[in-house]
Amino acid sequence: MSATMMDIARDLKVSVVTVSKVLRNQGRISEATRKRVLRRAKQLNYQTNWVARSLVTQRTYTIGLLLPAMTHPFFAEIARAVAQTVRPHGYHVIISCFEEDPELEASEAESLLSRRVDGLIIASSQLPCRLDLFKQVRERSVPYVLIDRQVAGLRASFVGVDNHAIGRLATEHLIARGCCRIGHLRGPEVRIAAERLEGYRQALAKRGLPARSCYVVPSGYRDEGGYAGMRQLLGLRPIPDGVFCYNDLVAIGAMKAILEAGLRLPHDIAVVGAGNVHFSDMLAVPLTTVDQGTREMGLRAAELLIERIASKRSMRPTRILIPPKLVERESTRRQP
Amino acid sequence: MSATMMDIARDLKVSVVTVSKVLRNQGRISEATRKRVLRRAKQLNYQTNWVARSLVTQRTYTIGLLLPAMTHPFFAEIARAVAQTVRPHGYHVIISCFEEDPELEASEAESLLSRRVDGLIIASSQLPCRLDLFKQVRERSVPYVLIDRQVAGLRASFVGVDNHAIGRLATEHLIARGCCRIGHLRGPEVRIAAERLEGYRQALAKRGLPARSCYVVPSGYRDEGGYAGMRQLLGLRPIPDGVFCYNDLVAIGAMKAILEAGLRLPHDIAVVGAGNVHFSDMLAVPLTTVDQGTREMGLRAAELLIERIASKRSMRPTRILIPPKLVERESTRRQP
DNA sequence: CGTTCTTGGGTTAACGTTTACTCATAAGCC
DNA sequence: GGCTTATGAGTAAACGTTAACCCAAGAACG
Repeated sequence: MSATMMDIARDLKVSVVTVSKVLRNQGRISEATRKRVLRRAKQLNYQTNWVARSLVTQRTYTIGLLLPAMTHPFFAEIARAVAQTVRPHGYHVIISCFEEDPELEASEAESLLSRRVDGLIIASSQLPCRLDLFKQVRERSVPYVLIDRQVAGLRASFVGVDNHAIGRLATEHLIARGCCRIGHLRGPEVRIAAERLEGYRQALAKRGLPARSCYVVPSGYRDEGGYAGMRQLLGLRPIPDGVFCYNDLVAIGAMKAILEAGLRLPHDIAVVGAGNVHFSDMLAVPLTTVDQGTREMGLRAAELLIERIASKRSMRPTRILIPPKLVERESTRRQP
Repeated sequence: MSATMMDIARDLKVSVVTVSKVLRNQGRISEATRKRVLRRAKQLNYQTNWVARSLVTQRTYTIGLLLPAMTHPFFAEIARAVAQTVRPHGYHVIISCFEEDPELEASEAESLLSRRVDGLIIASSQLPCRLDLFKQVRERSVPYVLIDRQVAGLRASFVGVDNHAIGRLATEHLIARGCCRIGHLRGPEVRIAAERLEGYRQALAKRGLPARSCYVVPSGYRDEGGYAGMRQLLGLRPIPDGVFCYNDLVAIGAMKAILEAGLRLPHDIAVVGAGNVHFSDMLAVPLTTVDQGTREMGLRAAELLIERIASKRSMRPTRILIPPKLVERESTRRQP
C-alpha cells in the first residue's frame, strides 16, 4: 500500500518521531537527518495519513456544508465560495444536500458530526425548526455558522443578506420605473420570504401605494412555481404592471408566463428578481435583479467558521448582514 | 467532549470489545448486555467515531468527486446524482472543484488521496493530459471512475455520453426542420467537443450538405462564449439558418445574440443546445436540446465506483455510454 | 573542572476503534 | 460423570500518527 512514517524510519534507522518532526517542520532536527528523511519520503512517495493524524490531533481539517439543494445556482455559488475560501487554510468541504427534507437534514448533520468535521455551515430547512438538531451540534461543541436562513429561537452566528432591503430596493425600483400596481411572487413559507415581503410592503407604504393582498402570491422557490404564480396574477383585474419575484428562478418562470400571455416585457409588466444568478443577464430579456452578494456570503461564513475553529473557546454569536445591490437590466427598463 | 465506547464500557463494567460488538451487531452477545449497552449508548448520545474506525478498517466511506466547476448546472447535477446514489451505501462525498485549472486538479487529487478517500470520480481537465496524476492514483490502488471527460491514453473506467450521437441527433434534427446552412458553436478545445463536431460533420455528410469550415466557431463552454461565437457567425454571408451549440449555456448566449440582432427565433435561425439543463425549458424561447442523461451519468458512475470499492481485486475497466435523447422545444419548432 | 545549556534525538503513551484469539462456564450427550 | 460443544465474554495487538517527556553528549562558562 502507501508508505508510512514507519517505513521511512525503519529504512533510515531513526525513530518514527524523528520522521514525524521533520515532516511537520517541528522540533530540533539536524540538517543532515532532515535531508535524509525528506529524500526517502519523496522516494517512497509518502503522503500524510490524515486519518491517523486526525485521530490524535482531534482535527480533521474538514468542514461540513449542509445545503437544501446544490443544483440551485444560489447554493452552488455558496458552495463554491466556501470551498475556495477554506482551501488555503487546508480545509476540505463535505457537501451534504438534504433536498429540503428536514428529516434528511437532521440525519446528515448527525452523520457529519460522526465523521468529526471541525465545523459546520448550515442553510437550514427551517420549516419545523429543529432546535434539537442544533442542541446536538452545540453539545459536541462543534462550531457552526448559519448561512442565508436563520433559525427562529436559536442564538447562533449567522451570515445572510438583508432581506428587508431586498424587498425595499426591488419595490422602490419598480415604483421609480412608473409601476403602480406591483405584485409579488413571495416564494415559499420561510422567514426569508416573509422578510422580503415585509420590505415590499414597507416600500409600498412609504410611497402611499395600496397593498392589495391578492397581489401577493406564493410561488415556491423555483421557476415552475414562478410560472404558476404569475399565471395566477395574470388572472387578476387589473393585472399588475410590475412584479417583484422572490428570486431569479421564480422571475424566469414569471417572465415566461408573461411572454406566453402575449404581454410585452417590460412595457406591460416589469419584473425584478433577486439573487443575480449567473445567467440572469443572458436571458432573452435580461433580468433586473437584486444582487444578494452570494459569493460574499459564502466567503464571510467560511471565514467566520474558520476563525471559530481556530479560537478554542466559544465566542459570542456574530451576525453579518450583506447589503444587497440593485442591478438594473432590461426587464424594468422603460419610461416612467 | 463526546462519549466513547470506553465510557460505555467503564460504566457498565464490560470490555470495550463487547461494546464494539454490540454497536456493530457482530459476534455473540447476550440479549441482556446488548440491551444495557444500547441503552447506555443512547443515554450518552454515543456516536461512532469514524476517524478511529477508519484508521483500523482502512475504509473512510468517503469518496472524492473532482470536478472542473460546480456552478455549472451540468456538474451540479452530476454532484447531486452521485451524492444521492452513494448515500444509501453509507458514503459521503467530498467535492473538489479545480476551476479548470490542471495544477489545482493535481494537488486536489493528491489531497483527497491523503485523506484516504475510498474512491474517486473525476471529470478531468484533460488539457495537458496529466497521466502522472492517474499513475499516482493507481499506485495507491484507489479505485476511480472517469466521468464525462475521457483522458487520452488512459485505460480507465469511464461513464459518459455518446457525443457523436449528440452531434448527429442535433444536426439531423436541424436538417429535418429545414435548415440547410447549419453552423456549429463548437465549445472549447476538448475531446468531447471534437466528438460532437464529428457527429455534426457526419450528419451533414450523410445528407449531402456542405460542411463549411467558417460555420464552425469555437465558443468556450459558457454563455459569454456562445454570445461572442454567435456574433461571429452572424457576420458571415449567408448567415446560418440553424446552429448546433456545444451546450445549453452556449446556446443561451447564442440565442441572445440572435435576438439582439433583430432576427426571429426559430424562424430565421433555429438553435439546438446540448445538456438539457434544468432551466432550458423556462427560457423565453424554450430551447431544443439533446439530453445527455446527466443524472444517469452521475448515478452510473457512482454505482460503478461503489462496485469497484466493494470488490477488492481490481477489475477490468468498464465503459458506459449513455445514449442521448433529443428534446424538441420552441427554438427549432418551425415549418420545414 | 564542575556546572549549566543547547543540540539532536529517543521513549512511552495516547487517540478510539477493530480484529484475531483465548478462555471460562454452562449445556448437551452418551 | 467425563467428554465435547456452544455461548458470552475478555485480552492483546494493531491502525499511523502526535504529544509530552526524557536523556546523552558536547559546548559554554565561570
